[in-house]
Amino acid sequence: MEGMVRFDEKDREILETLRKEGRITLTELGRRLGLSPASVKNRIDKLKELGAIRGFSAVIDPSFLERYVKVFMLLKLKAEDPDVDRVLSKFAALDNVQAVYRTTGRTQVLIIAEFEDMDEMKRFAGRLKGSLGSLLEYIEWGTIYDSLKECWVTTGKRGSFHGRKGGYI
Amino acid sequence: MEGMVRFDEKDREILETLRKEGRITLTELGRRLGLSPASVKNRIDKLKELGAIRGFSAVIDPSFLERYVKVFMLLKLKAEDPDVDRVLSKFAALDNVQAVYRTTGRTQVLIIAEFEDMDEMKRFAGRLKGSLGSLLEYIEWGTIYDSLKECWVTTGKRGSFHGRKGGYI
DNA sequence: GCTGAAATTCTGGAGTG
DNA sequence: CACTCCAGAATTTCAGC
Repeated sequence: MEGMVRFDEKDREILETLRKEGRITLTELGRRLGLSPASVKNRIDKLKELGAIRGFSAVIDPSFLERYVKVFMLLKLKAEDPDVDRVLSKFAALDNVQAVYRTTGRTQVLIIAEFEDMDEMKRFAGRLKGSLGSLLEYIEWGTIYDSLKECWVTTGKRGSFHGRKGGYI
Repeated sequence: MEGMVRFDEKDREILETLRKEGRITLTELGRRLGLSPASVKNRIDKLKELGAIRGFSAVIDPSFLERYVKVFMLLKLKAEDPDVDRVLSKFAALDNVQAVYRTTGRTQVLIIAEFEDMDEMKRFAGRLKGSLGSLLEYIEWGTIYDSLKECWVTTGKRGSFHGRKGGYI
């Protein structure tokens, strides 16, 4: 064998597998790849160092955390500014925020977050507006009432969320 | 003790922790909760049965899988129909699809997916249009060029994606 | 939910190609 | 440099309470 000079098919398989089975054992992963558990561990450590693996997560039904409102928000900015990412990082750190993406297109930010109720969502949106100030033009949003797939995990129908319509804030 | 008849604060902490540290050991989790590893395991098994835990996933930088284009798509439907979920389930099963959400608001579907290049994205969108036929009005989309947080994992800046603007298809 | 013991997995170092 | 082997450590699992 020539070793893992760069990045080979086995590394790719490790990444693909860990996405779908985040808690698979090194032994089982090694069995599938034809590698020893120690080699798999070496590769995973390397993949973390390289930044290929950012972390591990469980896919949780939010209603068990008493968060009955899941929403996506699209932020339309008036202007780009270094402050935007600074503000977004602050909100990204919140426990009820699942994802914060910077995007191209009509809007510039996509946020996915969960809330106990509509009031909490409104307060969140209010703080977002307050923090971004004149940089924000509007927030388009909608509730997420079903997840066919989430974080690479195919999820059967889950308990439905409140069926309130989205709109503009 | 009466056991885990329903769902208590420790279960909630397990779910919250597993979201952020999907590969934490039962021992460490038990240490934080003041429970034995065996108890933690029992609870996690129960939480899986209940559907609170849907699965586990690693957060991967897609560029290591040679997917250099990450996008979100918002599908505006002309009408609701049982076929919609059937078609969406088919696309949700694809390896390059991260999430498929059913939503309220101006659009009815939110998809997040990764592609090797723009051509592959276009083909995907084309198949989506073909499969949904007259049920689909339009797809609004944009590229995701930075993830401040994803699947509950705060991710530093990653390699930037192609900076092509989004639009309507 | 706990305990204790057995089975499995993980980890780090030495040796090999 | 990556791999395997191997032994010790840690974790997981399963029984009984």
